[in-house]
Order: sequence, then C-alpha cells, then structure tokens
Amino acid sequence: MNHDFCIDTKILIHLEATVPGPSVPIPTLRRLPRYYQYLSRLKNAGQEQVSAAHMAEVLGVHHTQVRKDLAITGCQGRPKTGHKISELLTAIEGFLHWDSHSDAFLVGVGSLGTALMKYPGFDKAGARIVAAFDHDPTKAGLRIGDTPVLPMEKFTSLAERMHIAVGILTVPSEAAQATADLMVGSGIRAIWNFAPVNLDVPDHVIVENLELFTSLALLLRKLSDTCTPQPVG
Amino acid sequence: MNHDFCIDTKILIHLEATVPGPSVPIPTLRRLPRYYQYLSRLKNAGQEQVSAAHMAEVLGVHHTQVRKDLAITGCQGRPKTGHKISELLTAIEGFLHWDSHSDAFLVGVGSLGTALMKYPGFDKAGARIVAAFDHDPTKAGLRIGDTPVLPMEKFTSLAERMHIAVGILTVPSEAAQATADLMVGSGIRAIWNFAPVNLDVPDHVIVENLELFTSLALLLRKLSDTCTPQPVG
DNA sequence: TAGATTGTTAATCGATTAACAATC
DNA sequence: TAGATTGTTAATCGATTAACAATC
Repeated sequence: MNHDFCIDTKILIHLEATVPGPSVPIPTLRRLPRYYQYLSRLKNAGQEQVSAAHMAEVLGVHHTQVRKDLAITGCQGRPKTGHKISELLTAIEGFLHWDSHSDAFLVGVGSLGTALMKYPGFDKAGARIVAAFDHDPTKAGLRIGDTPVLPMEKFTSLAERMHIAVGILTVPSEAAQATADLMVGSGIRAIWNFAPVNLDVPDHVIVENLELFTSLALLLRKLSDTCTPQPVG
Repeated sequence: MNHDFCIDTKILIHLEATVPGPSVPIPTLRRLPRYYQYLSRLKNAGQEQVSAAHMAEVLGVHHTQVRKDLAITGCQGRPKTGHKISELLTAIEGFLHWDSHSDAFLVGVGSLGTALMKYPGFDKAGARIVAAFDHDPTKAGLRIGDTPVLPMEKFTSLAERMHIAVGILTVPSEAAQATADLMVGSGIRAIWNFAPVNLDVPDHVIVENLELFTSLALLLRKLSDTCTPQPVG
C-alpha cells in the first residue's frame, strides 16, 4: 500500500484507528500521557522540534516504540528534522479526547474526594467535576474549589437530566458497591473507582480502578528485589 | 521433576521465586492485590474454601491465570476442595511484604498528601508514613491523623538517621524534581510519585508513578470507544 | 550527495490461553 | 470409583525490539 499524498495517509490512519473496534494497545494508551507531559515541558522551554530517539532516551522507552505510539495518534514527522512539538501535542490531545470535556459527578466528599476536586489541571485531562455528593447531609451546600456539594437525594434526577456519563467514586469501601449501583441506576456509563474493591456492574458499564495499594505494592516489591540480591545461587 | 512430599515442593517453589532476580510478571503483581481484596471479603463472609475457577469467574480473569498467579506466591490447593482462603491470604501477604512495614516520609502536605495520610488501611499494605514535610513553614507542628508534620530542614538528617527507604512525593509538579533530588540526596531508594512529571533520578533509585491522568485517560477512551460504535464499515 | 531521521515489515520475547495429566 | 479441581506443559496471541527501506 502506497499513498502519494500526505493527506491521504492521514485520513487512512484515522479510519484504521476508528474502524475495527478498540484495538489500541493499552500500553500505548498508558504511555501517551507521559509523552504529552514531557512534550509540553519542552514546549514551555521554547523548543519546537523533537526526535523520537530523543524522547525514547529521556523517557526510557525503545525508540521504535515511541514511533509506533506516535503513529497511532495519526501524526507524522519529517526525516532529518523530526516532529513538530506543537503538532504532537494537538495530536495526542485529540486522540485522548483531551480537547473536549466529559462532565462527571463525584460521590464521597472525604479527604480523597476533596483532593480530587482541588487537583489542578483536571479539566485539561478531558473531565470536569460539575457536582459532588455525600451521604453526610451536613456537607450539602459546601463548595469545594469551584464544585458545589449536593445532597445524595438529588443524584439520580440531576444525573439523568444532565446526561452525566462519568461517575467518580471516592466513598469508603463499605459503601462502594451501593454507590456504584446508584450510579448505574442513574444512567452513568463509566465509573472511576478509587475504593479498593471489586465493583460488580452490568457489562455495558465501564469501571476503571485507580489502585493505590497496587501501585504501592509494585514499589515495595521492586525495592525489596534490589535490596535482597538473591540469597541462593 | 516430581516431588513426593508437599513440603519439598513448597520449598522449591520458594527458592525458584527468589533465586533468578525479579522475573515475577508485572501483570501478576498487579492482580495479586485484587485477589487479596476479594479473598478477605469472602473470609469476612465466613467462607473458608475457594476454587480458582470461582475467583476467575468473579474477577474476570482466566482460571489458568489465577492458578499460575497463586502458584507464584508459593501456596498450594487441594484437588476437589480448592484452596483454604486463610492460607491464600497469608501467602499473598508474605509475597507482597504486607506482613511487615517500610517506614516512609511524605513531602507535600496539600490536599492530596493529607488524603494519603488519612487513608485507611495503609499500614496493612506494607508501608507506614512516619513523618510528613512541607515547604510551608506554618504547617510544621501540625499533626494529621497520627502523623506529625515537620519543617523541610529536618528532612535529610532525620531520613538518614532513621534509614528511611521510601519517599512519598505529593508536591505540585513545579517542585517535584527538586523534591526528588532532596529525597535521593537523603538516601531514599524508592519514590512513590504522585506528580504528573517524569522524574530524573539515578539508576539505583526506584520510581513508581501513580498516574491519575493516565487512569482517567483510559476511562474516557474506553467510554468513547463504546459510545461511537465505529462510524465506517 | 551523505547523513539523519522517519515509518514499516520481520523476528523475538513474554504473557495469556488451551490442553491435559495428576490427585484427592 | 467417578468427578471435581489442581498444577503443568504446549500453543497462541500480542507487544516489544530489530532490521531495513524511504525520504527530506
């Protein structure tokens, strides 16, 4: 397959990315935000071009890997000069849908929920927390950052009226499943779950678990692997 | 290879797990905490035995996978009856070093750092935050949960004196690299990094990034994949 | 042109899944 | 014993890495 014009290739790549289902490798999806972060730092430093080899070197990824990942986002570089940083940034933004927002409801205004509401740069990552809810009625009426805290009773009607697709779950583990059920019953189609609990939801609902303890376990494991350099030969 | 006695096999498995370096598949390491969480829920519900097939079913993992993962932790089940839940729990605890604690220092007592200090069940996951630090001197002297907040100046001397190996980094992105440098200079060998920044550290230092935005990106991506069911055929 | 860099096709590696023998 | 379940060995699948042709 050979294409004479740059624009043709671009369109084809785009079609191939959207046609046959998901099929974007998860590892690629995980690396893209890291590329984005590094590229925007380079841009802030005034740099305009970058080579895949350079990114690979700094980020500790194989250079072929970087090229493949970038190709998936649909952008192209030029031999000898490399990639335009601003083009890469917009390509990644578009690919990750960071150029638009999904409205989200958060349930569980404890310290973790509060931290998320105050977390900077959230809206740049494609989501916006438009309202928060808590089982404790005394929290209703609060305003954390820009986000109002509402009583639980309003959750379903508001979620339906506003067609909320994303729920952020920061309640204690004991309440996690009940909260997930409420979200599902209110039409929410994707749950970002911070409770260390395996949620039981219908097939059509997406759950993404943010597993703090898993991440910590990986860290401690790596640490003990390097400390204890293999007792037996 | 065939072993007549149960105890022989156990010892061999243990040796094989510790001899030839890391070599524990990362995906396995990621799944173990999920197994653990589900198993402890079963135990609380009074159940004593479980089959790999059942765990596989509930957790959405292939049953062979579950068996391999459990085998890595060094525990054995019995045909017909399955595994003793309590044995599995202690095996996973031991394997992930959740039966002992690593002392950790936290830097950055913002809302996220505070949330971590208040997070329940932390010590059960193998780490204990023994002190927190912040660049804002007015925060020194506070006590959050059980953890004292100390002035930055004390970081290095205390870390060295207490042989602290783990640093938790919850400062804003701008301060992340400088904080990492401080940690490395104070003898810390593993950094749990919550800032969305690629830290530059010496080879012997382990960095585990907890990437909030990556997790969110995966969620939003999956969501849009299911919503827009392939425009072109 | 020569050299650097891209993007693609082929080879390798590792994790997952399938098939099956062992055993209570 | 028959059946259920384990644990292991072989086959498949997908991601990473290597090799190389294309091009500015």
